[in-house]
Amino acid sequence: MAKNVTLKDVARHAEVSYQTVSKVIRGQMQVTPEVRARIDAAIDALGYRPNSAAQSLRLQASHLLGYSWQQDRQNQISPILQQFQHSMVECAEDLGYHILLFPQRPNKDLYSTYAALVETRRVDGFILSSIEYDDPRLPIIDRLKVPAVCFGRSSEDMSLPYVDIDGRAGIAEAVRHLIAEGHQRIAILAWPETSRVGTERLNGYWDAMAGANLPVDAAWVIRGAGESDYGYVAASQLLALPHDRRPTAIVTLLDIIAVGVMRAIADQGLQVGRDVAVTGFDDMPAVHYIKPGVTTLRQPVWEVGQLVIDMLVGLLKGEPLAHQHVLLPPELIVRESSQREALAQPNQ
Amino acid sequence: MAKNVTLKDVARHAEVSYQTVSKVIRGQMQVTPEVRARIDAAIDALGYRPNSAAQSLRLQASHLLGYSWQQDRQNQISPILQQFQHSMVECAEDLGYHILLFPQRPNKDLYSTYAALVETRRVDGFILSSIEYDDPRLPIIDRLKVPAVCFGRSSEDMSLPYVDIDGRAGIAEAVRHLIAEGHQRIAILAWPETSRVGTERLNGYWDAMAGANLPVDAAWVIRGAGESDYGYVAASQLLALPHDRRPTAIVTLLDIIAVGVMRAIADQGLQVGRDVAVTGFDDMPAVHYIKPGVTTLRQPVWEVGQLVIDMLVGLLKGEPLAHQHVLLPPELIVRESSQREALAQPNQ
DNA sequence: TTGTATGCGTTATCAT
DNA sequence: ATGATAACGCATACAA
Repeated sequence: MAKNVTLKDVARHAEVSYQTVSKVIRGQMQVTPEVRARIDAAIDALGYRPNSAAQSLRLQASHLLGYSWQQDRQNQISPILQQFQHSMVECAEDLGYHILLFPQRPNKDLYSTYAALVETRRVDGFILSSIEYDDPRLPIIDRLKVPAVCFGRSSEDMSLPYVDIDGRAGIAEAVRHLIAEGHQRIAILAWPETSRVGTERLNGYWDAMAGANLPVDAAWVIRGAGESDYGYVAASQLLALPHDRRPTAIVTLLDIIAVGVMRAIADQGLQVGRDVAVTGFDDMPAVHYIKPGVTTLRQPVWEVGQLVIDMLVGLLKGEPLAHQHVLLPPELIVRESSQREALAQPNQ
Repeated sequence: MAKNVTLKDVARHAEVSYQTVSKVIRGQMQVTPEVRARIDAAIDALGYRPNSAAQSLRLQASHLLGYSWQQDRQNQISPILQQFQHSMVECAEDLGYHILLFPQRPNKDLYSTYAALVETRRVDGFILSSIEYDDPRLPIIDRLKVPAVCFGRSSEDMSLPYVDIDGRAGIAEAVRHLIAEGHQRIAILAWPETSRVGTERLNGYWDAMAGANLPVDAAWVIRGAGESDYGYVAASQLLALPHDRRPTAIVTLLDIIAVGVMRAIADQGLQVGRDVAVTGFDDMPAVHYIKPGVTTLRQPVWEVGQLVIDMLVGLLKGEPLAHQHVLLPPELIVRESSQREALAQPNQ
C-alpha cells in the first residue's frame, strides 16, 4: 500500500496553504488561474485523493448505504433482486455513494443489527427490499429515525418512502390481453393471503374480470405456494373441472409456476396456447429456453433501483421528495403461450 | 437521527477520563470492578457506540472489503456467486468487517475504479471472483499493492492468494462414477479453450478416462458455449454417431446444459439414465424440479466464501497465510440421470 | 491504575 | 485571496 498523500502534501507541493487547496478542490474559492494550475499539477503529480474516513468524520456522513437482501427457501436470490442490486450499485456510485452489505441472521436480534450500523455511523441510510405485511424491519427503521427507502410496500399508506412494481396493474393487463384473445374462463394461481405481493396481483385479476363483466367461478382462484410443482398440481386440478367450467386460460404469478402449468397442460394431451393459454410473471431468463415461449410481465427493476437510490440520496441531502411513493407498471411481453395462432413447436 | 454519544459523554457520566473509557472498552486496561461497573453502566445508559469514521481515521483501516461481481450475458448472477456473496457477508461481519459493493462498468477505466477505492482508503482490500485467463484486474491489484484474495484462479501459479473449486477432481469423480456404472463410451460437452474453468474440468475427464485405460473417440469431446441449447445441439450430434461409437454417457459442465442434453435424449426416443447417462455441475436449485433428477457436482461455495474472507482478514492483520492457495473438491450427488436402475419417471 | 498530550486528514470559521 | 485555529471522535505513547 502506497503512503498517504494528504492535503498538506499537495499544499506544500503547490506552495499554498492546505486550506486553500481544500476549498479550491471543491469550488468554494476563486483563485488566480496560475494558482489553480499549480494546485491541479500538484494533485496530479502526487496522486492525491481525499481520505474518506477523514471526510466522513468531518462531514458526519459515511456516504454508505446499508442493504440486506433476502433469499428464498432454495437459498436463491430472485433475478429481480439481483438486477435491483446491480442497478443500485451503479446509481449509488454516480451519486458518490456505495452500498454496504450486511447479513440478516435468522436468530439474531434484528434491532441490534440495524442499530449497530446506525449508531456507529457506518451507514447514512438503508434500502429495504422484499417488504411484506408486518415487516419487523419497519418499526426498527422508524425507531432509529434513520433515512430509508423501500423496494416494495407493505400497504398503500406506508410511512416509509417506497418504489414498487404495480403488480395489480400488470396482472390486470395480462388478463385483459387474454380476454382480447377471446378467453372468458380465466383462472389464476395466486399466493397465500399472507403474501402482500400476491394479494396485490390477485386484485388485478378481479379488476380485469370485473371490468369485462366476466363471471368468476370460485374454483378458478387457487391459492398456494411453491414453484413449478405448485403450477403442475394446481393446473391439473383446474383441467379436471367439467368442460363448461374448465378455464381456457391460466394466469400465474411467476414464470416458474407457469412452466409447471404448461407441463400439466401437455400431460393432458392439450396444447399450450391453442387449447389453454398461460401467462407468467418476471420474464425470468431461466425460462427463456422453454418452448413455447411464456407470455409474461417484465418488471422495470433497473428503474426501481435507480429511483430508490435517487430518493434515498435526496433524503440524505435534506431535499424534499418529489414523490413519497412511486408505482411502476410492469410491461406485458406476449409470447406463444397465450396465443392461439402461434406456430406449433415440436419439443416441449 | 439521535445525537452522537461520544467517549467523552460516557466518561463524564462515569466520572473518569475518556481515555480510560477507551482503554477499558477494549480490554487494554485493568480497573477496579467498581469503576468498570460505572463505565459499563454509562455505556448502557447513553447507548454508546464507537464512531466508525473516527476509528477508521485513527486506525488507518476502514474495515471494509471491496467486492464487485460479474453477471453473465443474461444479466444473471450464477447461484454459485449468490451463495458466495452471502457467505462472505456473514463471515466478514463475524470478523468485524463489511462488504462494500462497487460497479464494474464495461466502458470505464478499470484501474481508476480500483484506485479510487484504495487511494481514498475506502476499502482495506478486495475480493475478486470469476477470474479468467489474462484477467485485467490482476495487474491492477498488483500495481496498487492492495491485499486481495480471489475466488478462482487464472493459473496454478498465480501470485494472488486464492480459493477455488477443484473442478478437475470433480469431473474426474463424475466420470469414475459413470465408469463404475458400467459406461465405457463417455462423451463430454466442454467449453471453449478460452475458459480456464472449462479447461480445468476437461482435464478431469482426461484424468479419469486415462486412469481407467478407456480410449477416447475424438468425436466425444465437444467444445461449445451456451446453456440448454448448447446441450441439446451437441447431444443430438453425439447421438447421431454410429452405434458402436455412440456414447452411453454424456458429461456436461453445467446443470442447465445437462437439461438440454436430456431433452435431446428424450427426443431421440431414448431414456435418460437407462439408455444414456447424463451428469451436470453446480446442483442448481433451478433444475431441482427436472425429472429425472440430474446427477451433479455440488460446489462447497459456502466454505469458499468463509475461507476467502478469513484469508483476506488474516492478510490485513499481517498474519502469514497458512495456505496461499486452497483447492476445495466438489461433492458428487448421484441422482437418476446417471443410474440405469432408477425408477422410471412418467413426465419429462 | 489514571490522566495528559498529540495526531489521524479533513472541513469550516474566522481573522488578515 | 489567503492562512491560522479549531473541531470531528478516537487511540496511544507517555507522564503522573
